[in-house]
Amino acid sequence: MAATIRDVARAAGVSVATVSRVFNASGPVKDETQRRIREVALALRYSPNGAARSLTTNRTSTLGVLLPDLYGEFFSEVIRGVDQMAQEHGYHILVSSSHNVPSEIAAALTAMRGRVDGVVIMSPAIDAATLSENLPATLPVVLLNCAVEGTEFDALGIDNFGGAHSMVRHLVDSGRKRIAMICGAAGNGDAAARLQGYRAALDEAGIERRHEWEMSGDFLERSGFTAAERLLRLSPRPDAIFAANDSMAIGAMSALQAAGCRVPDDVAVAGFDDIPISRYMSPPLTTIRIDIAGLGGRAVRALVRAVGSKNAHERRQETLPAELVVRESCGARHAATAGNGR
Amino acid sequence: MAATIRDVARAAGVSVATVSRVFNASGPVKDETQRRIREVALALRYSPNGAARSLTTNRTSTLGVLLPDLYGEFFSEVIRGVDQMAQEHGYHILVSSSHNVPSEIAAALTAMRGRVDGVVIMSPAIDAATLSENLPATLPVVLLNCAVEGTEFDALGIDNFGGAHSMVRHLVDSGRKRIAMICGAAGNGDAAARLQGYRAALDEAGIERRHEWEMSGDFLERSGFTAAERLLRLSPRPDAIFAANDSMAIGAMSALQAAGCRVPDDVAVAGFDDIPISRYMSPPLTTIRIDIAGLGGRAVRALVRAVGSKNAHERRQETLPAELVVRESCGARHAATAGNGR
DNA sequence: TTGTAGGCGTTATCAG
DNA sequence: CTGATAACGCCTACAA
Repeated sequence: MAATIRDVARAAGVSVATVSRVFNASGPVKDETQRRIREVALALRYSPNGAARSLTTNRTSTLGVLLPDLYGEFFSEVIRGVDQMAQEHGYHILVSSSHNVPSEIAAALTAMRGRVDGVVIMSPAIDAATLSENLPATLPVVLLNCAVEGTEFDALGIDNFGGAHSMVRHLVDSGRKRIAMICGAAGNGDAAARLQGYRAALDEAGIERRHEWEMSGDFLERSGFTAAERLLRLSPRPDAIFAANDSMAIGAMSALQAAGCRVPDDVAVAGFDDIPISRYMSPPLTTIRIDIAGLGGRAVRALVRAVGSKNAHERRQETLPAELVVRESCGARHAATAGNGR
Repeated sequence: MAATIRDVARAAGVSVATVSRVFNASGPVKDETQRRIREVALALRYSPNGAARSLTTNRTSTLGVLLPDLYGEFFSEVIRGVDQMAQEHGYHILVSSSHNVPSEIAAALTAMRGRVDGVVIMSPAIDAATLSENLPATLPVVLLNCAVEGTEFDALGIDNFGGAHSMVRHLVDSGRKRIAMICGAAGNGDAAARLQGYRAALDEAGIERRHEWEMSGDFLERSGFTAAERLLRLSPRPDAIFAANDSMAIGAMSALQAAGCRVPDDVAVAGFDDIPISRYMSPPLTTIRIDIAGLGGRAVRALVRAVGSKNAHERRQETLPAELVVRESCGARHAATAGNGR
């Protein structure tokens, strides 16, 4: 089959040790010898076997990424940020998705043993106990948006409560009185925190809250669409809809427009995440910006640190800011038009 | 460090062979013994080391995916399709992006040696020669949307020419006379084929072609935005804009609306790809549907086949259909409203 | 049903 | 500067 280091050594008339030195710059090799080895290697199409290499070095140069899903721009951005930062640090990434239940995560985790130097885990539905039980001992981990408490792990999160709170406050300040919310997936920590922020802001403003204005959703466009359809039939009808993410907000806008309802004149719409497409909607979507790719990047940076310190570092928990981005969909004065830089 | 098979064997009072049998169901083991081994393994948090395993079995259960970029919904969908199909076949995926020049691809390819059982390569800028020169001998490969001719490799592509052709024909049939195009990235095979389709359709219809109506672009929203701004200043002004992908079409629509230009009344807009967001635009975007996730899935299926047959199979080239999807952005009669199933 | 031992392709340690 | 050679963790005949 494919050439091994021994084949190269033999063909070049040297020992495997010398070949290894050439490929790793791990020791002095005479120029002439080096040249000959490289030549032979090229001719034989030799390249070192990663598995064998990581067996001896105990390093894989690979980071695992566990995601609940791969659908939509949110995850796409996370991966982009992860990949970019990983590349900067000389790592590859092993992606694994569809992990919504603890058992699947555990399985994926054990499957990654020996294939990755560390893992970024993003899972709405997992607790610290299950996690540390199923973690292949000593595998560095960084949690992303996991509703895990305690300081056992490095963890990065988003200021969901604060973001939702400031959005609702903005809607109130714009004169909206009947503010509905389309919630995120049940059991999802982000979703729960955003809902809390919504409620808190309304209570603080002394604005009426109605149970039927809290629609369920699942973070997908479709659910935003159907939720908005239902909200339109309510009486009194909401004059603002705050969706727990942009995808659902987009679905909602689509439903409103299909029903001949003007946005923002009749109903304001707001989202959360600021996915790239949001600025291109018509009207452009008011939302909460979180630096999604940056989130992925920071996770990798933390992971690289953990890997480097052999896990003997103090754990760090960080919450990333969520910033209000006012565009036209909520009726505020025309802001900068779409097409501006990211 | 982490427990090895030997630790488990010792603790359970058996040989490593027996432990191995339990974890691979590769031989008979007495129930009682099996139970004990599993118990010990759990207590020790043991799970087999992937690197060591693939060293002996010569299998990694991992497929590599080489992409030029990770930005936007197109790649997100490709990865989703790849991941899903890979999972169905029991494979993990190793993602590597930012490969626009041959040398980078070669580097990524050699880095994957011993870490993957096969690779899906999607790269606009690579030819068969460079490829086979740099391929670690005997590594199964499937090409995705590569402008590579010949039958040396398994390859999947999209009917770019046909798709563009039918779109332009549709615009012509709808009464448009001055049809502009925003092109895709220079040097990209898909982009070139779509441009050819555009030109051919116009020529066939006997409609005027103007050099200044062929704007350059790079597949990103922003370039669609700026291209549209320029087109608006032309005289005579185009009454239709066909963008080489949806992202640019969306950017273009945004520019038109910002300029107070009505879509589709004043200018029709059409895209290519049918990314998920297209149906939610306002107006919903007329485009060419290609099953992006399906494309990724088929690539994996082909790759799995190649891996299974140890590369001793006949190479297959396949072109996936590109189907016209009429929505409102081109002025055709109101089609089904957004929110319908994918 | 279980154990022994060789080997997978590299790297790393010691001698020369 | 270069060469032997022992790990690395696991699988897999082959024996028992």
